[in-house]
Amino acid sequence: MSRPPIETRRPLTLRDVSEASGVSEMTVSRVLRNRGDVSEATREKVLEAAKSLGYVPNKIAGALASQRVNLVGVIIPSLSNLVFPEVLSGISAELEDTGLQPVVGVTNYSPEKEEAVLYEMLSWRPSGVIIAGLEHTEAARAMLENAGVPIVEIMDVDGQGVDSVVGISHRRAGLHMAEAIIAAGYRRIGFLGTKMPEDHRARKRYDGFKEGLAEAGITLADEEFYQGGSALAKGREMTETILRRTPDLDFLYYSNDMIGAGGLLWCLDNGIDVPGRIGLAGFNGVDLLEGLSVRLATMDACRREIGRKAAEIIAGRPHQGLIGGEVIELEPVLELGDTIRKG
Amino acid sequence: MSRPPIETRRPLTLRDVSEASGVSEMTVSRVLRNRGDVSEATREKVLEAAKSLGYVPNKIAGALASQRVNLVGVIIPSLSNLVFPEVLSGISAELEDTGLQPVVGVTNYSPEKEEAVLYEMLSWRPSGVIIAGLEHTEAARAMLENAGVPIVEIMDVDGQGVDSVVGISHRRAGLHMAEAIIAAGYRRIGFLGTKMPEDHRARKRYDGFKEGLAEAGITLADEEFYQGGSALAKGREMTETILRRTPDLDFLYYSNDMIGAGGLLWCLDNGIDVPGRIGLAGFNGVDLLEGLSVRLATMDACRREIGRKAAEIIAGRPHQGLIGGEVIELEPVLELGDTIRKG
DNA sequence: CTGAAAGCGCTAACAA
DNA sequence: TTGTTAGCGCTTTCAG
Repeated sequence: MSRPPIETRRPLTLRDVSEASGVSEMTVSRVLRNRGDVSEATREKVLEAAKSLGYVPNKIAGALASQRVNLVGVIIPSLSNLVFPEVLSGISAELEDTGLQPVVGVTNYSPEKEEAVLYEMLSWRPSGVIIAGLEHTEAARAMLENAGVPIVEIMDVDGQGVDSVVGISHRRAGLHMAEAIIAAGYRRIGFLGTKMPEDHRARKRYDGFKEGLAEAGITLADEEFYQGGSALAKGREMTETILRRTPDLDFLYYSNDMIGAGGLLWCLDNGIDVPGRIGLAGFNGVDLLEGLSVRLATMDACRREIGRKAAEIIAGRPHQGLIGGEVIELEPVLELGDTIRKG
Repeated sequence: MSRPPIETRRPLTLRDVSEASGVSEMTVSRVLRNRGDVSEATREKVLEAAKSLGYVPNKIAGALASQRVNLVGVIIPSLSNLVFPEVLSGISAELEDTGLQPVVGVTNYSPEKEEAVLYEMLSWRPSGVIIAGLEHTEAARAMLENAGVPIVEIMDVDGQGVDSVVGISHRRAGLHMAEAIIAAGYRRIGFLGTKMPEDHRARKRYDGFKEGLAEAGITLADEEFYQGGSALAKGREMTETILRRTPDLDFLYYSNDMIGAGGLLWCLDNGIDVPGRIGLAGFNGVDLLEGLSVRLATMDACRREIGRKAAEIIAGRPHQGLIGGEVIELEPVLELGDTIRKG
C-alpha cells in the first residue's frame, strides 16, 4: 500500500511570511520571538500569516545569527542502565521552562565513543554540557576545558572535575555499605559485580567497600563478575556460582540492584533464609523493584536529583555570571530493606 | 572548593585554522570534511593546525551553508517505559555508520507536548523524523505532512500514517493473545492495564483482546486499571484487588510485562498455582525479566527491530530517491512461557 | 514602533 | 589541487 510521495517544496522562510503579511522580515522576526515592541495590529497580521502558511522558523539560521543555541548536550554511557533515563528525566524536568532542550548522546561506556560524541555535540555549540563521570580521554578533557560553556560532570565526585560537578562519592557509598554490613554482624562477605573496566563508579564502590571491610580487619571472602545479558538472570547465576564455590558466605554485596534482585529471587526460590542465613545488598534504589515481596537493601544514588541540580547549574549560569566550578555532593541514603539483619 | 572561572574566549573558526596553517579556508574545510582532492602535504598541515588549536567545526554554520543537517528527530512518549530506550537503541545502532545522529524528544504521552516537541525539532531542519504512534494533533499532522523530509511513524500500524510506518498491529496482538488463552481452555478472564487515555497502543490491544474473546462468545469477566507508581508493585496490588473482587477468574491478561511480573510474583508468594489455578500473560517481551524463575507468557513487540527498520528508512531514503509511504508490519511473537497451560 | 544594512561561520559553485 | 565569490536564513545594530 503506497501513497504518493511527499512533495519536496522549498521550506518557508521569514521572507514568505513577510510577503504574506506585508510586514518587514525584521518585524516578523520580532513577533515570532516576542521581542521588542510591536503593535497589536501588526502582531496579529504576522501571527496569522505564519500560521496559515505553516511556517516553522529555521533555528539553524537563527542560532548562527544570534550566536545562541538553546541546546544542552547530555552525554551518558547507556540508556539501558535504567539509572540514566532517570537522570535524564531529572534534567528534562528542570529544563522544562527554561527554553533549553537536552540532546542526548550515548557512549556505551567507551571513552573513544565518548570523545566522538562530545566532539559532535560541541560542534553544535550547545549552551552547556552535562556529562557522566570524571574520567575522560585527554582529548575529551581538553575539549571540555575549551568549550567556553558550562560543563557539569555528574554521578561521581571522587576525582577532579573540569568545571562543575554534581554527584555522590561512590567510594564512600561502598565504604558505608561495608560498615553497615559489619555492624549487622556479617563476616564472610562476597562481592558480585560487572566486569567493566570502564565503569569507574562501580569500581570505586568496589574499592570503597574493600576499604570499609579492611577497617574492620576483614577481606572479601569471594567475588564474581559478569558481562552482558539480562541482569536479573545473571544475578541468579552468579549467586548460585559463588555460593557453590564458597558455601560459608554470609553476605553478598551486588554492584547494582538488578543483579541483587536476581540473587534475592534465587535465594527465595531455593529456600535460603534471608537475611538470617545470608544477607544481601545492592546499589541504586531502583523503584522498578519496589514490588518485590522482600525489599532488597540498597543505597539510593539520588539519580533524579543529580539530573535536576546539573540542569539547574546550566540553566542558571547565564544569570549568576560565568562562575563555574561548583561541586555539589549529594548523600546517598542507605535503605536497609529486608535483606540485612537488624540490630 | 572553587576553581577559577572557565575563560570565555572567542570560539575558533575556520579562519584561525586557515591562518595557522597558511592554507585557504576553503581547503581547510575540504580537509576537515574529507571532500575533494587535497594533497597529502596540505592535508597534514591542516590537520595538525586544527588539532593543536583544538578547533571544533561549527555545524550550525555548516548546516546553514550546505542546507544539510545530519540530525534525525526521534519523538517518543517516555523514557521510563523501558520499551522506548530499546527502540532508541535500535535506531542508534542502525544510524551508527551513516553520519546521522538521533535527537530525542519526550512527550510524556501528551499530544500538546508532542506538538511542541515536533515544532522544536523541525525548526532544526533534521534529515528525518521518527515519531511514535499514528495519533497526533491536527497541527502536528500538518507539520509532519509539510516537513519535506522522510517521516516514520513507529510502533503501531493500526491506522493511517503520514508517510512511512513501521510497527506491529496491537489490535491483532490483543486478538491473538485472546485466541491463545481460549485455546488453552481458560474462560473467566480478567484484564489489567494502565488508565491512560493517550496510550493508544494499549487501548488497541485491549480492544483487540475483547474482540478475540467475543469471537468465542466470551466477555471480560473483570478489569482493573492503574496510574503511576512502580509497575511491579501496582501489578501486585491490582492482582490482589481483582482476585478478591472476582475470585473465580482463571486468567489475567496484563497490558505490560512489568505489571504482569508483579502479578506473577504475588501469585507465587500466595501459593497460587500458576498456570493451573490461574493463567497469566503480559505484553512486550521485556528481557529485564528473563531472570524470573517462572517465565511470564508474553508477546514480543519487536522493539529493537522497529527502531532499526525506521532508521533504515530514514538513512536509505536519499539513495533510493524520495519514495515515501512504506508500511512495514512486523509480527509479534507469542511466547507462552510457563504461565499458560499447555495443550 | 518599524525598517535597512551588515554580517554570523561555513560551503557550493566556479575559476584558476 | 587550490582559491575566490556569493550566499544559506536569520538577528544585531542602528537609523528612521
